[in-house]
Amino acid sequence: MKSPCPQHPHPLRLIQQPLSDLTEKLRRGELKITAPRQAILEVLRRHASPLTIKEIHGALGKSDCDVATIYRNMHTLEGLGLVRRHDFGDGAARFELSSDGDGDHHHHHLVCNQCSRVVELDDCILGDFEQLLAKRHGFSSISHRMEFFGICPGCRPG
Amino acid sequence: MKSPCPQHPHPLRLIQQPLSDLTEKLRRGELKITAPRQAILEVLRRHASPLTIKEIHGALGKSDCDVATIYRNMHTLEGLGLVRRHDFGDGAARFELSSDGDGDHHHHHLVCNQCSRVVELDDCILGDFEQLLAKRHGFSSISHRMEFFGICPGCRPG
DNA sequence: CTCACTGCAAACTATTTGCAAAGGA
DNA sequence: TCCTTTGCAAATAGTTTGCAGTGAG
Repeated sequence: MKSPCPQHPHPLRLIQQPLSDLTEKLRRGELKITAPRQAILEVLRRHASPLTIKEIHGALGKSDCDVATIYRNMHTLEGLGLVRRHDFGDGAARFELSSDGDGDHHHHHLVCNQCSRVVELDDCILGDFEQLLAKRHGFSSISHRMEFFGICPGCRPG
Repeated sequence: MKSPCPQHPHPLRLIQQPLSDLTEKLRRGELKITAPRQAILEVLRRHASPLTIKEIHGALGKSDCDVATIYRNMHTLEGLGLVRRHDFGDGAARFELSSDGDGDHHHHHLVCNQCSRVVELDDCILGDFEQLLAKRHGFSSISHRMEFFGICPGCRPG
């Protein structure tokens, strides 16, 4: 329903692709180090939890860069594996720097429904379960999307 | 970021509430059985996997009911626990009839990235993990959102 | 000098909402 | 009759895109 753009396919699809296009471009030096790009990465580097486009834009000098540029760069950076996209279900995508160039060391979050505080959860326990699903249903290249929600200690009534 | 409407709060919040308002209204007979409402439920009853608003609207007589009405009813029905909302990450919410009035017997999906075929997964294995999170991070009322993606046997190359 | 990148504005999509009319109970 | 619900149209919000100008390599 989103992203009919051939250069920026649906996020779910992106994960599947071997990133061939973009990493190759990066290698060939066809990707440029621009001011907005550096600024965006700097903002992400300064924050522990995922940020929305709006938050990133706010954290920049407001004049430093247009939102459209941020959107385009998030697609690019996500494709390069430098950034991960998360969905907290409130309609705004959130982005976070990948810990490393580590290909598969993703993690999930525990979000407070009241104050939106975010706890970064270390590792993911779903690897084995994905294997099981693959075997049981004949699917390959299985990935998942998962986040947790609740009321944090600070917001708990009583 | 969404739903500032007091009567139709953010989906994530809805899950938390004891549904007090709506179930009470239902009990008091303050909710009415209307044609659009019945038609929508009938459509959902006929389908095994979650449908988008657009799909529901298409499955109706197109003239049977306005999209706005479907949106409003999905909020209401979700609040009543008759319908569950799912998010496949493509920007369109999907809705499915709850198996029963069973309060907590939710389930997840395995979606083909190619053909969008959906496999309904039986049960959820995250109960214990939520307990662990609650204990470890002091959160209460923990819930989660989770879906799986991959390439189904029919779409696998080779 | 070239081609990737950006800003700006317009377009799109999903979703929400105000209001007056319609219809269950 | 009364109050919920609906249709319609307009408003939001997040995101995408076309195009002409800018800038990195």
